[in-house]
Amino acid sequence: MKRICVVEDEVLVREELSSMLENNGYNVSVIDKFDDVSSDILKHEPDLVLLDINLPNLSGFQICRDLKNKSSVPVVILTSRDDLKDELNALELGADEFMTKPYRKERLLLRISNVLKRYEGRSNLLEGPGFLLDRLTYTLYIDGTSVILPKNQGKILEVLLQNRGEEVSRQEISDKVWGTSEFIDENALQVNLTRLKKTMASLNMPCTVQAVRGVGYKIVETEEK
Amino acid sequence: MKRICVVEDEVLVREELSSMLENNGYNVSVIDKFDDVSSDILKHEPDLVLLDINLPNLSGFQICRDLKNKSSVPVVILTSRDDLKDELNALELGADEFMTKPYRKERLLLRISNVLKRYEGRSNLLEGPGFLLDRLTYTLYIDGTSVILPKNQGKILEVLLQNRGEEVSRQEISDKVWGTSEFIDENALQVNLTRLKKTMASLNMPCTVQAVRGVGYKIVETEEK
DNA sequence: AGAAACCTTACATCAGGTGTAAGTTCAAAT
DNA sequence: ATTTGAACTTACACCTGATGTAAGGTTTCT
Repeated sequence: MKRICVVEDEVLVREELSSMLENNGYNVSVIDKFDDVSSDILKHEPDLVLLDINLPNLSGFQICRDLKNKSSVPVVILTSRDDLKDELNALELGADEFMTKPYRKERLLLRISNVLKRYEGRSNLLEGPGFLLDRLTYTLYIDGTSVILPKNQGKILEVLLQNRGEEVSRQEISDKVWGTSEFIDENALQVNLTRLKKTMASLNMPCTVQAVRGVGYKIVETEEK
Repeated sequence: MKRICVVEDEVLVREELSSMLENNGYNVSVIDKFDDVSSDILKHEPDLVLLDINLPNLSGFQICRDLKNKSSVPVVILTSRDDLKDELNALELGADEFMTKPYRKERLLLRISNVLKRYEGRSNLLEGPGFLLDRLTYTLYIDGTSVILPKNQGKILEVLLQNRGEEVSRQEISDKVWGTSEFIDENALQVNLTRLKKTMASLNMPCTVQAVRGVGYKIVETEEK
């Protein structure tokens, strides 16, 4: 059963939404404290977030941005203002749907089920600069094609992506690839890194793995025409 | 550059749409004969179809259904009536967006670019009953996880999916897997079919490969709780 | 019962991913 | 400029998993 997290400060509307969703076969969790919203939401591990824009402390837009940065959960935005600017804003932030209140029950339900359908099987896709990586199979999607990375190269790319832009130490990579218990051959890692770089280059990916002397490695975007 | 196919019978609106899209970096092709619309559309190999619902001969709904049956091209529906029924109908048919006229330029453009983004890298996904198959890597998406099929099993599943529901002869499968020129060992095919069935069963897929005595094989859905 | 279509299992082979080894290049610091 | 350790490269041997082969078993129709 799919879990939907409802983020709405008006208690009445919240309960109406909850019961409607529950009646239609969803598992609902609600947010009623509004300080660290985006983390709270993710703790529930929802399959979809139904988000009101007009909230007390934080702006709904900010929450949406946070959610999309920290995860790839789909977000449906609900608002009482019918404002084009809001809508453009929301969709640019990566929101998946935008609906104005008063909402028609059927319309909302259909859009929710549509968004969920759209995300089917996409839950394990990690987003990188200009490509997607399936965390389970290490299938790499780029430029309308797809390739399967060898397991080790996939794992390295995965750990680098999870720290997008940040340096990752050899140790961390090693742990990811072979597990923390195994003996680590510095060189084995080196060889696999070289292989990953070669693969990425041959795919014309818009980023590379860059060594940071004495520290580790990081992903950097390579801009080119 | 992405190609958009505009399907709209009113010449004025059509030209307005076309020039707007072209000004925003799309390659536009228009439909102006309305007899065998869905085939005509697909001949242009569009990345997206912008479809008016109120057309002379055929209903826009029917076209949408045809398009979705024959391909996986995204469809954005445009209509002058703001009718909930229409919208529900359209979305159930698999339309990707639904917009009412008069449309706001920015809103339409944003939705189009959103839909295109959403389809990025998905162009090679074949849809089966309850799962998706990547035609290039034979990565299989089911139940929120993914698995890589061995090449031969993938190819067999692919050719079966392309003829969803229909029987496919051994010969056709063989051609797909080994190419028409190769010598065909009946048994090799048999073994690979068995392997595919085993794989599918172990994944709890909601369908199986069924032999049709003297003819070939087909995919059938297995209904179960 | 018998034959033809279809299926199963086990095994040998082969390709591609992997770690190892041995060496080369690079870049910062003296 | 020389040195030194970090970062990289290449070649090779090994191992895993996908594949084809072979031999035999089951089903289904007459």
